[in-house]
Amino acid sequence: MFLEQSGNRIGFGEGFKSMTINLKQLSKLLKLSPTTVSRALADYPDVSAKTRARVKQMAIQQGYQPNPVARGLQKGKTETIGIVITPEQNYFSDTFFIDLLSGISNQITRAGYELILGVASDEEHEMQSMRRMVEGKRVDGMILTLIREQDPRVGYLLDRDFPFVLYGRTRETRPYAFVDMDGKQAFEKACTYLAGLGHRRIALLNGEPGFMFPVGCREGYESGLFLSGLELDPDLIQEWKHKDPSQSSYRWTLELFKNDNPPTAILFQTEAVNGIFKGLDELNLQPGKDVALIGYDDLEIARIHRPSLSVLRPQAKEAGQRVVNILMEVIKGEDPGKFQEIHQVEMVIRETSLPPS
Amino acid sequence: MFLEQSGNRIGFGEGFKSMTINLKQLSKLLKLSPTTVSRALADYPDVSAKTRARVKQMAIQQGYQPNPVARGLQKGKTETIGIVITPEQNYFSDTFFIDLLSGISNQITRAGYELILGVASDEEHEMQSMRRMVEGKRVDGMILTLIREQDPRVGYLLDRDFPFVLYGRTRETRPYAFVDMDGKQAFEKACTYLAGLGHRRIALLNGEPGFMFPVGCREGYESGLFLSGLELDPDLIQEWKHKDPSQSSYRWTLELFKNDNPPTAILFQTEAVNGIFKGLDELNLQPGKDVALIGYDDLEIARIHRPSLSVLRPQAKEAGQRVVNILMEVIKGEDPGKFQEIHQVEMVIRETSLPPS
DNA sequence: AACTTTTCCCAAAACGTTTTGGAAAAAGGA
DNA sequence: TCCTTTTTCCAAAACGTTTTGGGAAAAGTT
Repeated sequence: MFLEQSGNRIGFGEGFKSMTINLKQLSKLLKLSPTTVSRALADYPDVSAKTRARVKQMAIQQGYQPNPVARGLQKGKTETIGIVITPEQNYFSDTFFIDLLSGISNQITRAGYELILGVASDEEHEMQSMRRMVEGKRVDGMILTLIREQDPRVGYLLDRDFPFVLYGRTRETRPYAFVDMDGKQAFEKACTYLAGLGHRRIALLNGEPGFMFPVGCREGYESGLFLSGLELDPDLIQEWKHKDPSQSSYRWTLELFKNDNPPTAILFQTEAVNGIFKGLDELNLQPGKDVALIGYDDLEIARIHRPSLSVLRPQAKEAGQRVVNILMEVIKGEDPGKFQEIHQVEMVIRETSLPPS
Repeated sequence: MFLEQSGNRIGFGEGFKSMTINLKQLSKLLKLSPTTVSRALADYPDVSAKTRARVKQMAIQQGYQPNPVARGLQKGKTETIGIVITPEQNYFSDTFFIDLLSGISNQITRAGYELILGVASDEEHEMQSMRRMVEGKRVDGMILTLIREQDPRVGYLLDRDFPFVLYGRTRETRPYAFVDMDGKQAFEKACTYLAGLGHRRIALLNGEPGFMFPVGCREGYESGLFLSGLELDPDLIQEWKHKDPSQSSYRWTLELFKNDNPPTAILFQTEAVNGIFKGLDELNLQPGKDVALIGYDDLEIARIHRPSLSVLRPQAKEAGQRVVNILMEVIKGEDPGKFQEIHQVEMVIRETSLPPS
């Protein structure tokens, strides 16, 4: 510990400590001023090609890397962006989220930025963690996920004109940047597909109310029913809880088939699939055969299960990359309102989407 | 954008921008020097109780927060620690890992630090991402997970005397700090438990070779067999692949029961359970009834499945907290060799660990 | 030769803190 | 009263960059 970086130690304890060189030492080595070295490395035109080359070569040779803290202080930027996740709200442990995070991280690295991660246990800590990052000036921008219909985070960031991008949408009149999946179109597509196969009773197990995503899912579901000339039956709609997707979906599945006129197909978010499988199993109903199933999100279980699960597959990695690219623009000062993207979701037909028997 | 923080704007665009106050402005308000204000806030004894109180009150009233970048520059610390995850290496999407991350994040927040997250796609990017953080001086310490038997990251960090803590262990003679789960003890316990029930043919589906964790699991398994007077049969041992736990475990399960003398129990990491279930199902064997099962890690599927899965349950959250606490000590300059913790793993008996039929 | 322009470099200031090394004022001791 | 000690404060330096605002030398123009 106590890595002494006084700079006078060069060639002294050779190889003893990590010995990173700084700008002043580098410039001394080159017999140039720090100014010139700095500007050479930043490709300013006012340093001759010859010295620029010399500087760059020496910088590489010496393994010089500008100290991001010092640069950050001067530039008023941290080259860091923040994200807060809420694992208790499930959905997050999914491969879907990992893909999103991968896309985000890759792109951030490419931009030379770093990603600060906050892990919050609930809504309150979510806000708290975000405020810490923003007010502590630790990040240049924020990425928000798992958006609620009324999301105080959005208002907070808009109020202080802090750069951010949503993965998802919220109810807010002021313009802001977002990348969202077209859940409406996806569920509409799935619904009309099932109706096209001859299903007349299609149930929807939707995400937890309060969040924005289920709103679109429901719209798509209703629109799909309408387009197919089917009637909406409130008894066929239910929400599961984020804290416990399997348990709540399990109970509902049992409930569902007590209906005089039970469904022949179910639409849902794949996270809830274990509970549905369990419920159907208990009722001696075979997934895919007795009940058609289409889940949103292509989790591993969907591929591995026999019969394999038909799914709606959002391209999470690409979305993550877009989120970062947009955030970079917003940080640069672009108008956030210009960046509002809704991504299409593809449907993957596997074995659980047959016509009714 | 372009948050002007010149400080002359106080009371000008009132409420227009985020308007965070800095030390100089605060000291002007108090008619004190920045030195005194800084020292008052840091509870130095050379500032009188009266002014200290006055300073603190004003700081709160004005919402003053020291700029961590500037402080970092001065102190030579970033108050940030780094972690790199590798989602392709599965295991990571598990609730287990989320728990670990929660524990880490909570504790880091409590210490007033931030967590920088790198997402790497493979071993090489893992190293690269870590070097970026370390050589870029963005972090004060590193947390390493998913440790390999020969792990170049450990040598790298030891060589430059950079503070780090492993979640896991590796083969390295120099002393270093780690928190590890006692996989050996866990598998030994599970193995002797099954043997105690009367099982004589116990199979082991182990993690991918090259990583350190499976080594302990195997040792525990072998030791458990030995303690129970059972013989080791190499045909009953196999490894699954991180990239595709379900597929490889599925294939192995089918293979396993082609044996003349098939096992009556299987030990494995819970991540691989889907493949095992699928294989058993195909063979018309009932989990728990025809074959006893004990998995390592208490994932959701273990609780939700019928029959519910007996498991070994590591306390990931607690481990995460310990990792951070230890890292803080190491950063302070404590000898890393002092911190080598091996945590016990509890066994949760559910429905898949009955005597052989 | 005397100007003007262009090329190339640098000293100093700034970013917002903390630390260092006093110094003035107050209190205590003779 | 004079000296010593303690209390309380602060100016200046430092952390490692980038930016500002030139300035000297070289090249071009008349």
